[in-house]
Amino acid sequence: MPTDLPKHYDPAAAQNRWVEHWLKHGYCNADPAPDRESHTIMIPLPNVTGALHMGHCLNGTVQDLITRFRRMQGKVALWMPGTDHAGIATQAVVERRMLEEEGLTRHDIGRDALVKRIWKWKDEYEARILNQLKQIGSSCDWRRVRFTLDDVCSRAVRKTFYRMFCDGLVYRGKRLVNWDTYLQTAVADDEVFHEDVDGHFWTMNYPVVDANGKPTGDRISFSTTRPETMLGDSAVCVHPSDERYTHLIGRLVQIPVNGRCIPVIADALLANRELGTGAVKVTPAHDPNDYACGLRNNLPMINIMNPDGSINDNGAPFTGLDRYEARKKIVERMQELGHLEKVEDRVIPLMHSDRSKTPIEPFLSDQWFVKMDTLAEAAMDAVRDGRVRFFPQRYANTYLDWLGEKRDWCISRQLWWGHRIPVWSRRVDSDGDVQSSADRLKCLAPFGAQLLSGGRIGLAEQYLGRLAAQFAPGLHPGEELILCCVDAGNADLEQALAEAGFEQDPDVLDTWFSSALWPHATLGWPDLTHNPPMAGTDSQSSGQVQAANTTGGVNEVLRYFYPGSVLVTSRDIITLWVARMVLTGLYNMGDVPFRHVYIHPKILDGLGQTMSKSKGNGVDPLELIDKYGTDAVRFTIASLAGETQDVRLPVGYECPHCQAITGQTKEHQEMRPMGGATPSIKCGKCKKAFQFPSPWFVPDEGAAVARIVSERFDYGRNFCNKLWNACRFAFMNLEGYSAAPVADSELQVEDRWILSRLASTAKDVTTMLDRYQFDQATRAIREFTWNEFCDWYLEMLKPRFRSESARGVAQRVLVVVVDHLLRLLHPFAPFITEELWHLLNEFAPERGLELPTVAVESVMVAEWPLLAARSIDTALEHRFQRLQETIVAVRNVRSVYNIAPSAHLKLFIKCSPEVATQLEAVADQFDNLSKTMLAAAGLDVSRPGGSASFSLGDADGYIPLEGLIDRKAELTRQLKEADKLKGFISGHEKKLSNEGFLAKAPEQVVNEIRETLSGLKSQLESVERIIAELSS
RNA sequence: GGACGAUUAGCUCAGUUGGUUAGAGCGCCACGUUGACAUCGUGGAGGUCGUUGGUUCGAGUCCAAUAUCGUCCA
Repeated sequence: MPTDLPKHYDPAAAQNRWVEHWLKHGYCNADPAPDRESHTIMIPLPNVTGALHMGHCLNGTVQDLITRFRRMQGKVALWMPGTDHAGIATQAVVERRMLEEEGLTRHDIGRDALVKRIWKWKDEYEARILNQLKQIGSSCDWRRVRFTLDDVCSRAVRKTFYRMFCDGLVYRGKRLVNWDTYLQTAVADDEVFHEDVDGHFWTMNYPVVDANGKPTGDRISFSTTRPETMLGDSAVCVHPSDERYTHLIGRLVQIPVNGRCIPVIADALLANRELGTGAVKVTPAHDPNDYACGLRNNLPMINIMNPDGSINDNGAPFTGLDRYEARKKIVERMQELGHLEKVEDRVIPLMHSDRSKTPIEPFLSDQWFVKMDTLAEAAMDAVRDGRVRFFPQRYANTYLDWLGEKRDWCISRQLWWGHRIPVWSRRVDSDGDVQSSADRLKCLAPFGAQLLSGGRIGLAEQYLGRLAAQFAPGLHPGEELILCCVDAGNADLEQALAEAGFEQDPDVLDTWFSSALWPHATLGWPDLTHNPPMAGTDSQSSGQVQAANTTGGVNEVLRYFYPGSVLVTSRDIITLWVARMVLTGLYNMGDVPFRHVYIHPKILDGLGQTMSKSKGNGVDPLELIDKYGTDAVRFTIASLAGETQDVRLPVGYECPHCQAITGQTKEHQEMRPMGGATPSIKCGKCKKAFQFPSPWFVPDEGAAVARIVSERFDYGRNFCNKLWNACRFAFMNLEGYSAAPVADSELQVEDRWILSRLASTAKDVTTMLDRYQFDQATRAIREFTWNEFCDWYLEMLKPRFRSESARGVAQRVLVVVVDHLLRLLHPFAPFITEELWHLLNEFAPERGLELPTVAVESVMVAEWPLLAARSIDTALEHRFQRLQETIVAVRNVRSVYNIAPSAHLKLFIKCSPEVATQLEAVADQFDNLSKTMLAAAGLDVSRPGGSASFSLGDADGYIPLEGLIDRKAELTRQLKEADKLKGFISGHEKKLSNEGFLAKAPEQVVNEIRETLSGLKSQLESVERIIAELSS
């Protein structure tokens, strides 16, 4: 007897035990098994910038749930883990910390040293992230952990770039970026913030000139906050329908400070006739809106700025001045020339770099691009023809709309952390002289370069597939570049290029370029002849790699696990990531990377903001796991994963002194160490201070630290506890259990009922999981466990366990139900089910109703329950429901009349002989479940005086309560019941008297209404009879 | 500006193809500690489904407009 089982489930012990156990037995490992179906999930690689938060926890929970479900269904289920180097984000974090702690910039320590520091950071956070994943129960194949910068992924990146280069899909071009003049790098859109600054709003004018540059006397006025950009103006723009300017469209104006002439153009998208003068100057190289206008109207893009923010040669005569100095000088000059009309003070919203806190300059620079037209079209087709399906389906729109724009993908970043662009270039003079084209190839002579038609470059045969070269326009007019792309593993060629005066591009690739390859790169592509290397099982260090298990010269892993089954992610990276994976999958593999894309909700904090690493509102799942247990967190999270709503997750700090809870506020989220002091919060109840966990800092050693709590997880914790105790009860009653077949005739009504309900539940849960409806699946299984198994079945078993003769069958059925329940619940709550499974294996190693068999060692590898449909008996369920209703009615009477639970009651039921027989068969249960003796049932039963009464559809119940009931109160109760019934009846009658309804509604619906109505009527009759008796 | 989503009980959310009396958890009220579980049990009180109009025999569910909030894209 397991009397030592604690009354409460203790999650911590189980979690440690089973993570180890699963790893030891390799249950999470997935290797190709050609006779079995594969199921592949690639983790949406978390980036190594910081620790995981609850958003990742939801993401991971869902993936693990699916993986465990499919594994139990008998598939070889691979869940591939790994992390992302996250170029700018990680470099920024490391640089910021270095500056804060040591006052050093990356230029102080140099490229190699910085990259080394970032690797160190990566190692630390990768370990932390993988540990977090393990703690939430993730059944990843940990031998296959990948990192986007590791050797395997790097080879895939290099190969893809090389292929695209050869196919003419990558090219160099200009692009307006957010330029940080202080750090001299481009920053991504999410690395900038807006801040209002005091500035000025100048109104100026340009003189209109004729074709010879002579002023016509006309002027055109405009306003600007950045007058210095006029050095790079290439047009003045008005609205096409603005009659004030119609006569000027197509004419020229002259920029007074440099004498350049530019056209007046009409562009409805840029000019706003209501705003200011209605005319605007257009500086395509220094403003995003102007840039778009420049593209639309084919305007020259004049870059007037050096990377450090000073004016370059194009800005003569202001060359060399800082942009703010130039602004002053230009305003002065315009005033001297009589073109300044007025100056206003104005607050200007200005973009700042998050990293240097200095203003951003829009800056036109050279970048690498991937041509999107054909690639995007192929990726769109994959979704349009259903090779890739979105769940919920509406997200296909996001995907198709974005790809439909076919905007070329800028893949270069001015960073040091990432995959360095494998292109070596050399500047060659270009004078447009065709004669010298061949001369310009002289530097490539060692490679046997020759000029082919169309300006292409041919190389000696031995370089085929290793080296490719092409011409590209240079940075300045009159310059040309030769670009050489080298595939991986050709260090000798790189060396030779360097010797020939070529330099490798300093930029790195966009992080998304490598993550786009994740689904096939992780499986070893482009190596088609070896399985990808695996890390040693006892070491996760990226350095230690086992020899690849070669299998007859074929990469079986790639062939078996690609394409994947489902991608699980949140909607904000459908464009950045999902679309690109499909695109590269089709390009490299000729097949989609996954069949399904399941988009789950996002986790929001208590204020409704999405959880993110940069906001400081991220909650570490381990905090909540510490308080509630992994299974509770998983179960709750899964119950919240619906199709439409995001998940709001307000959290609080549990005071370490008095356990009072302080709700988290924005202030708490933003608190950072000030002057060396770690932030703390004062408890509102006990007034003592405590520290708290935060992504920004580590609490002091030995300090009193609050726990993060969120009452939403009570749901899962309580459920786990309920399950624990239900099984505890089962184990306590398994004394003397022996496995043996159970004949149908031996089954009691409640046995057949619970088996029927179990079969339905298993079927429903399977369907819901197939459809990625995790909230519904969670509800279905909770409902079954709590409201059917615990509330009714276990209660009904109790008397049978007291009976020597009835015990055996009860035990055998109970064991089967628990067995199935644990299996159904395992994907949702892996630890508690594994714990209970092992206990069940102790008490009842052999189980089954038909042919008992020995259960498998771990529930994780048990078969997913598939109950025969014949177990589902709706007629029986219906009868059972009447029993339940009767018992509830009795309990209701007891409660209404405040009768002690221990007081025994008598029950008389007026009903048909059939119903009477059925009720008499379960008479014991009236006593068991409502302390009531079924005194009589049948047609001839009449209401004893002084009874409380109730009326069901096909039975009326009377409970004699002489002296206990207040006749008046009972009358009131029955009158109220009658009113309710009358309301329902009139509603139904109204419906049936409506000719339209009778004529147009389906017959079945009409019949249902008729049946219900007659039931309601007979119920009302009963109630009215009772009322009559009470009033007489 | 465009796309998508949300608005249902005090709170957080379900509600499948329109069809009987709109559900759950938490919270609330009353009673309860009979050996699975007080992280519990029993019973109960709470909503006319953002607003307006329409389609229909019938609308929380479909359509249109509108308000508020949110996300993504520009």
